[in-house]
Amino acid sequence: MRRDIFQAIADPTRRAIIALIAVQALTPNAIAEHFDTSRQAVSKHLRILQECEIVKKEQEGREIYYELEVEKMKEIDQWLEQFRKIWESRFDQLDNVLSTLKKNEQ
Amino acid sequence: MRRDIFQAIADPTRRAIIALIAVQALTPNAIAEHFDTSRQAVSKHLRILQECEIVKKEQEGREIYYELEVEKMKEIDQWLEQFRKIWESRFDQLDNVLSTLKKNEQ
DNA sequence: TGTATGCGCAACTTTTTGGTTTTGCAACTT
DNA sequence: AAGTTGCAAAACCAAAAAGTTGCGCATACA
Repeated sequence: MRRDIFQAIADPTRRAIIALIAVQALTPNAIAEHFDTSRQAVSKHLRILQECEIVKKEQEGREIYYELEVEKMKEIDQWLEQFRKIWESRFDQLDNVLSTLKKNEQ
Repeated sequence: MRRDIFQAIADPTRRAIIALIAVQALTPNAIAEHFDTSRQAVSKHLRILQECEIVKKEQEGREIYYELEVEKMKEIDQWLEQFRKIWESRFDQLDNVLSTLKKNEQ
């Protein structure tokens, strides 16, 4: 049972849930209403999201609001960092090629 | 069979493969040597990565080099954009709180 | 206190994965 | 031409994921 953020965002329904509660905290029922799935299915996704610590619950009477831990999303950003360097350096290389071409024109 | 980039990066072995070939294109055998898996297993992952268009093959004699399509990684970056806005605005809000506190000190 | 609501949890089913083994083809090597 | 190497594809398997159904426990409300 691998439970990391990449596993969490692999499922399209989960990505939709994340995007939904990013705006405001919602209850499982409220979330389920936005999709074509049952409350239980949403609940299961929420449990996974909690295990990954992307989502946090907040009991309010008999209702439970689920809130996004936006900070956690930065982990994906950090992983992307290594590739960002590559695509920027490729851009630089292209830049170099262009300036070399320009130099030769002169 | 959902075959998108998020599905592609969900598996830790696939993430490792991506990071590996990001540096330089490699053959399935060369990739497999870096892990504790068989060439066939790597081949299967490569097929998935190809279907997601994160990876591109390049035949060279009887060897096939797999190369990363760095550009494709930007799709993740784009998806993150919506959350980046949120975490930046939260930071701004904190900033506002701080400056309000500062103002009251004066 | 009885009933409705909002949930989580556990059991079960179906589909999807990740992996292995086998087979076979193409391309180098001798 | 025969053997070796590099690979994909298919068949198969165990494990996990995604969803459903059913149940039980709080909280709210009449």
